[in-house]
Amino acid sequence: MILDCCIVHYYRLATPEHAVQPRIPTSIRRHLPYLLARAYQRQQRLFEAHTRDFDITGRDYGLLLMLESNPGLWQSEIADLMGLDRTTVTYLVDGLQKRGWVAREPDPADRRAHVVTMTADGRTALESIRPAAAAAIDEVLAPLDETERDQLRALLTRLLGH
Amino acid sequence: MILDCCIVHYYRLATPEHAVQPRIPTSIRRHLPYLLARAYQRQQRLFEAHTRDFDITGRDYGLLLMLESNPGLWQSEIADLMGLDRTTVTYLVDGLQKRGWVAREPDPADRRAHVVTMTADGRTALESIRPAAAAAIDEVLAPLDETERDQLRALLTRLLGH
DNA sequence: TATTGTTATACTCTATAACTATA
DNA sequence: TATAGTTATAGAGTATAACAATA
Repeated sequence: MILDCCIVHYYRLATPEHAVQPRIPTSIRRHLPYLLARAYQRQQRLFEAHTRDFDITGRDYGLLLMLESNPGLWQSEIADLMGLDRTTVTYLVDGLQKRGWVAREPDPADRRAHVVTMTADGRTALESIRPAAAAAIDEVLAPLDETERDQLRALLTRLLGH
Repeated sequence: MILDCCIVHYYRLATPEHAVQPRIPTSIRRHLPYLLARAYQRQQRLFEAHTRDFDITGRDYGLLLMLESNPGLWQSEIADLMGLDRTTVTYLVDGLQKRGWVAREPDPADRRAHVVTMTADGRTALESIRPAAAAAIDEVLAPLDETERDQLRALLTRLLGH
């Protein structure tokens, strides 16, 4: 968990004491992998900053959104949809279940599998967190107008082949 | 370290046994935070896949690039430039030093600080890794033509306020 | 007093391997 | 045999706190 001081650290306008301010050279500053990593880092940190009062991570939130529109997913399906290992999904679902936000039930159609659904408490939690998550996203995307957001969406969608 | 099986897992066209194929709903598939996270995830995994023969992570590689064009950075400057905690930079530089790729020397102008520079071995390693890293980036960006890459660069730069 | 860096430590995330149970 | 999920375990990464050296 990244605490306040780090957010401050990250967002302060750094001005080291000594004269020569180090700069990220253009070759790196215009490097797409660098830009992508930094954008993701910023998104993660702003999400954490805005949701500090709720016991949730960005990925937990994403999983709840998946379950909201797709109730009764198998854990193996969650793994596919999120690009994660089965054991990582077990870990993730364990955490949400401990908070009482999701439930596991054996799938009657295939008793090897467990279907995961949100509980009433989970839905309540999701609703209470949604505004903070939206505020985080607003802050991340603030520099872009609607047209630019659409362009970014289109480019990333193409990049992912989705 | 993500091993081959996971790359395969991630990139195989998943077709679960049971009839109803779960889908990421449009509301999430078009969600910019989701797209950004997935693009970053893809970038990370392709970098790992292409550089498996070299003992290096994407962040190590980024730091070597920083040092290449900006030799003699302080660790605190590295922390600022990469958005990391000081202790994390100590950990990172420790790793590169153990591999003999960077050296720390006290800064004569401010003996509190250590300047970090690449060694000859570090430069050799960087050159041997560069083609694999370039191949990874090529694969990540393959779906985009030059114009689209420029657009993505411009949008992410704006997003970051750089 | 403030800053640079280190160490000790702990927690989160992620994966491997071995297992159980189902199909 | 193959798949779904769990458990035990280990490693990487990241942070906090306390500290030493220097400014």
